[in-house]
Amino acid sequence: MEEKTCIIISGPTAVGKTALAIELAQQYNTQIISADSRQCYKELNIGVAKPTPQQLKKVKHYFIDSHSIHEEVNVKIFEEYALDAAAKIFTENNIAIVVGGTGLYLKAFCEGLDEIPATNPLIDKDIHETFIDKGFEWLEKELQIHDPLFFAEGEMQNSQRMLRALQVKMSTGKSILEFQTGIKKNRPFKIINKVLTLPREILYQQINHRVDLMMDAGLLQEAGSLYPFKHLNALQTVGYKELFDYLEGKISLTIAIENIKKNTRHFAKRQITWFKKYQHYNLE
RNA sequence: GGUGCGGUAGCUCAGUCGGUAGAGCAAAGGACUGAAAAUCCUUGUGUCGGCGGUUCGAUCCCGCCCCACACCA
Repeated sequence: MEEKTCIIISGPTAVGKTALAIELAQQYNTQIISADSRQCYKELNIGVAKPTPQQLKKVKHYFIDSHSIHEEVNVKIFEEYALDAAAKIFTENNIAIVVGGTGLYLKAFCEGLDEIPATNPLIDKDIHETFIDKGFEWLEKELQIHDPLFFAEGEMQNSQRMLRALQVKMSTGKSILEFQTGIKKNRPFKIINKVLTLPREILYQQINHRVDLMMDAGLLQEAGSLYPFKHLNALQTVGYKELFDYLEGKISLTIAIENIKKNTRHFAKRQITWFKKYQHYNLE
């Protein structure tokens, strides 16, 4: 029997991953697992550059429209979902295509995450609310008192990581750093990594153009209908949060569109940094 | 034409009681194990509009000129 292989296509947003993945999937007569933290939500369409219904018809996609913005989605959930999907694909194929721009999700899929016991949701909520109320200095002090290891070695300027650290400590009694071994898991399949790139200038042009197309396609209406859910994590998303600012009268529509372009460029840059350690394929 | 207020980093501006200047944004680089399209870190030399004058020394004071805006004619 031939070796099972995942072909992973990554790269910054708007580089052209979707089209290539579909082409490859058709060529190998197989299916696609999306590794995108936003395209999995069925309520989000235009702003997350989801494959079109026609594209989705051509090839079966996992982790597209698979969740609701009201559900919890995170790396762990993705890792389990994607491994399960890969196993399904491998019952009939030797090749599976994985495509996406969420670096952490791809890392979890390829190398796995350390086992960290689930935290108590009540404790999580309490910590989060106290942080909102009392602020950064409180969080710093809590970690100093309860998790001196993280206080000494963790990212003590990053409130998001600090919150997670405190939540783990208060739920499990151990520092999150004690769980993080960094040991890579072996997957029962081979991995081929393809990182797509374009010269910065061309990529930025494509981003700007795509935002204009999204607006033409009705992104403002989509954002408007999702406005009641703006507080959800799923809507902390470029393309929506800027339009929420417009809908609240904070900025003009012109500025909102400029901000979407700018924030998408920032996002792309972070992705480029993440994928720099992997091998690249220039699409030019 | 007159008066007023400006001309300082790609942009918006601060500042130097005279010793060649610094914030925010942009841009670039980076980190990143349950929020990751999130979150966080690092990076600031620019004829301080032009030409003269005063001064040991001018971006800062003085004069003239150019440009922008506002008001008056």
